[in-house]
Amino acid sequence: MKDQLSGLFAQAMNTLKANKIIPDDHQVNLVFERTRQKEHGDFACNVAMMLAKPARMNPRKLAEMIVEALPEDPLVNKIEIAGPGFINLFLNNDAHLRVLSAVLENAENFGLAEANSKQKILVEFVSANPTGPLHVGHGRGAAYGDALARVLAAAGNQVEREYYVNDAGRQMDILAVSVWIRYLQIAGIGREVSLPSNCYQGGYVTEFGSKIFDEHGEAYFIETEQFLAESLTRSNSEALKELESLSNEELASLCDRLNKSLEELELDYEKKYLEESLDNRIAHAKAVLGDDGFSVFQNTALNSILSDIKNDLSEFGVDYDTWYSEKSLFDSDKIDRAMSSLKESGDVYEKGGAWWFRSTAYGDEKDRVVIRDNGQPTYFASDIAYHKDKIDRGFDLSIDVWGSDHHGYIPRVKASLQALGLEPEKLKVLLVQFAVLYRGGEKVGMSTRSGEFVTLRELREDIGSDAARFFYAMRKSEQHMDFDLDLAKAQNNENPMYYVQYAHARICRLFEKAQEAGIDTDTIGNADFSELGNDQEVAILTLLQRFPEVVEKAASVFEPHQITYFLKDLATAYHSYYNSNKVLEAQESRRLAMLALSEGTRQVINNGLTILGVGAPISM
RNA sequence: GCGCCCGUAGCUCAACUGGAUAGAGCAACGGCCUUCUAAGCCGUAGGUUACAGGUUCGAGUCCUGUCGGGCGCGCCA
Repeated sequence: MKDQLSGLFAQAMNTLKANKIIPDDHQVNLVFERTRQKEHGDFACNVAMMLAKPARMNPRKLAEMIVEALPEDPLVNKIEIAGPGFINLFLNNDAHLRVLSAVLENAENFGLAEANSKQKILVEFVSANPTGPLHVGHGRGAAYGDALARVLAAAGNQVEREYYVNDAGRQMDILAVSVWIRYLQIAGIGREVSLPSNCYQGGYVTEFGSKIFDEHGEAYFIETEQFLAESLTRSNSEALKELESLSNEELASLCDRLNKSLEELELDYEKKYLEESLDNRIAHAKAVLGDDGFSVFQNTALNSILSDIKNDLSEFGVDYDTWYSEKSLFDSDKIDRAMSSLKESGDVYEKGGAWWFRSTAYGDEKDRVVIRDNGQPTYFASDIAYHKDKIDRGFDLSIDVWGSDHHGYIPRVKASLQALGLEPEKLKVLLVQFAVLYRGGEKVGMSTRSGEFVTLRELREDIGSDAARFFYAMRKSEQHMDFDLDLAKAQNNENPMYYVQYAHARICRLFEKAQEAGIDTDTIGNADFSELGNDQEVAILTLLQRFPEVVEKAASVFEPHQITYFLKDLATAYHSYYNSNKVLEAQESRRLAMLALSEGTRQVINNGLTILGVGAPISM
């Protein structure tokens, strides 16, 4: 519809250009807006106001000339100039009606652009470390990422979903050590050895330890004394000693330079000490267990957690095309190659025993370490290789969905693409705020390490996948969000998903009733749509017509929540219609048309819910 | 301290990326079921869009500053 109007206005523009009313070379951006109020017609165009300046003319006067130059069109009933210079277009009833046959003909494809007609897009989302079960924060990323992928596909893009598995690096080592310590506790050292606070605390870690003990017995057991002696050789941290050796003046200047208070500084060093002793434990565990033994602990945990995550997401309706292993980046030398290439170009240099990426050359705040002085590549090094690989795989656009706490990471990743001669615009990072959970009116804490968190699985079991997905998809991703678990759990009308689903179920039931009454509902496609025309019917028809526009818009700005708001509007319009129009009591010809309108509504609700990954029940 | 995000009705959130009189839901109040599902509908009330400037025909939206909240600023991921 907008295209058609656009065509009319384009002709008018040409006429005005020919008459030298507006400059020949002036780019005209035609925008048609759905009006908010009926008095303003169906569409409004602001082109007269946009062109007032270049044409050096009063916008209302210019609007008159544009209207004058518009060719006739049978679908346009009336044109008015209003306000500061809006051109308001009133469509005739036929223009409203024709959408209905389009919905009925295209059915589940209505609103969807031609498949794979646009860009090839990779959407990477969730990508949580496989060090524990997914929690509700990941749930929002999952619901958003998948709805985004679906809406992008609906808008005609070829979309692939990917999960980046961080199966390499220090976090995996910490996981293995955590399991080993639990195993030692089970095997007999007992309470004498405690799990350090920076290890993984969740109950699942104990289960893995117990599982390994069941399968391997005491094969990986060592005595308490040996464990304590060897893993805590550095009882006093070098870092703390270093701090203590400084004079007061030096301390003060250090605080000043780092912009931190003395207390913060001490906290930093204490943390550093904890991390150092954890590194010692990792090294110790590897030495005691050997590579094979260590990997028993690591792989037992990794495989189990990963399959749990896959299963969890699948039950949530999220299925990936690719599970991309970070480890594979090492095995295929992609990291080495990316690093050498950056070394050659001078974007990676050595300083203080470590290798640094010169991200400041591309607008980042500071240079970043890619290879630590102990020879270990950082997570960032993998990420450089990973993002390069994504673009190398031929995607026009690569979307990363990240928790917003990682936003500071964006400049360096973009910088790395630039340094590698790739277009940084091909990477789009979308941020998702963590939802703040409330239960019983109180915030629910969330920390993976401490083990106090609500898992995605618990959430799904509480409120169901549909409600969780709809609820998450209802918020703009970057918006802070309060997730009231009690409210979401309560299956009442406060949950907008029920409202939308109910409209769908209502229509299904209406058709059942119609069939029970002997009405031939298969012929609705042949109904005389001109029977429709009251305000509520026009309102619904207008919404149906808007659906493809909403899909396109939502996809272009990466905002699937627009679909949820559209569905609420459509459900409202239908519920209202349903309450004041008795479909089955209408006379035959009108009844058939009303059924056609109802089916059109049902179809669009179904299509919209499908984009959100939410079911459309036929009864409730 | 610096950087990014955010601030809209009592609460939770929209507002077609600069359009006309800022909209929904909940909560409050008043109506509607012998009639296709009341998980619904209709009505009332609720606002200086945090604040102050600026840009222009026009600002919740853009620019500057202030205040308030979140996050980030590691040879962590």
